[in-house]
Amino acid sequence: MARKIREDSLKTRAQLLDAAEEVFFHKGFSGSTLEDVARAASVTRGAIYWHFRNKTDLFMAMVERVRLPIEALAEAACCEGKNPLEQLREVSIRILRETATNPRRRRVLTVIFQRCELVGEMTELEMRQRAACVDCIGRIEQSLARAVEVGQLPPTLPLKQTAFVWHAFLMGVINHWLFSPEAFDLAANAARLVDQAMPMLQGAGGLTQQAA
Amino acid sequence: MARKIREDSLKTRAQLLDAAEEVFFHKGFSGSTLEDVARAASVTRGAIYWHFRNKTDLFMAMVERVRLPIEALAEAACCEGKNPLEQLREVSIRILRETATNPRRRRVLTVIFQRCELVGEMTELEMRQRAACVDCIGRIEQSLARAVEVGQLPPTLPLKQTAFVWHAFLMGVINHWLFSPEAFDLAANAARLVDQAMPMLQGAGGLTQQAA
DNA sequence: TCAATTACATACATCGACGAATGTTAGAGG
DNA sequence: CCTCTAACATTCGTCGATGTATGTAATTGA
Repeated sequence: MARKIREDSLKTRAQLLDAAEEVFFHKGFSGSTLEDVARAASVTRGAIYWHFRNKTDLFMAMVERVRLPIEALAEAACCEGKNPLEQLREVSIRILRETATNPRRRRVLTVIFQRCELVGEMTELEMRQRAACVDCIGRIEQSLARAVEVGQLPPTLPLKQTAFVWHAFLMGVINHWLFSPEAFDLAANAARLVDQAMPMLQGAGGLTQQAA
Repeated sequence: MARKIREDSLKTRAQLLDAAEEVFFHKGFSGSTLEDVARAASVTRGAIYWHFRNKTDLFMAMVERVRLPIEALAEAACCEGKNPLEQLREVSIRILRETATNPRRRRVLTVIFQRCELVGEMTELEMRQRAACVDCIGRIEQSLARAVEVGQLPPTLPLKQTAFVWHAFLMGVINHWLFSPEAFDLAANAARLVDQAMPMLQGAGGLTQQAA
């Protein structure tokens, strides 16, 4: 085929990224061939090597299109407000809903968590993920600290540990849903799940003392 | 080399599984070659094809050696007792500690969660994982039901949802630790983490009402 | 003791993926 | 109108991995 104008070029690039999502989702990263991606995008491998350096570069570009939920959470939760606890709750719910309803985010997260191997060329992805985790937990911790200041949470609360636990809970829910999406309706139950987990934020209560 | 007696044969098989753990852990499943595994076990590929049908069969045999923590939890938590809540707590702590201290379990879980792609030939693993999840959540639900009977938990507790949330929390912690093992000492903090999460089991409390 | 089998090692055939090199066409610029 | 270059398509060489086929020495059972 012949040359396209710049506008069409960007369209081709987007098609390639869409195709990469689709193909990687169904066959996994290392199970997919660039030929598969090219066919899915109705072009040839030549087009891929024009827009991206190699398979890994294509993958990273695909990941870049969707922000990880933890990064979104980190950004949203840091803005100041009167009710930091309710804010943390709402952001958490929004993260879960976004994961459930945004098909692009869902596909990419599935690829990241279940359809690629975090070794070798993927070390870059692993490092980005790790940094995002640290950042996210840090933001949660800030929200908790502000909640303590306002008096919504007890001053005895172990901030770091609580932030970690909350993050683990959210990622656990997301991971499980990505693993069995048909098992339950995450979008509909997001609020209930988060509300059920909220008591965690009060710190270890009398329940554990009672048990002995 | 020549033939070994049956005893040595089993030893060779075990060496191959050990080598598979090591190699898959470092290079990922599809990133590893059977030649790598054979070399790590000080044999040749011929030995692998004698003991296992192919690469996937070797992988499955490797996974079979370690029970998934969710399966262990499921089995341990189902035995009757006077204090079901404390029992759930202790089993949860034990699961986390086991994951942190048993190097074999840790390696294999890392491979399962981060070093293999759940597609194609791995569908068998995916189905086993899914079944294990369902089973585990079911056992947790049973423990919670008994705790309600004994009066340790309110009768209004949504059993299924609570079991799901608890499972998500545990898997979230395990996943995060496998992802950043050097970030914190899971074995030392297992009890604290579980205790912090215990209030979740009381159901959605007044905290969420307070926020509006 | 001797054949049959075990437990591997070695050799081979096949196949597919990557990346690079080259070919091709249509717009942009002068 | 002509050239140059962007945006691909096509072709090719290479290499590595899988699976199979064959070789072989020790062991076991009769």
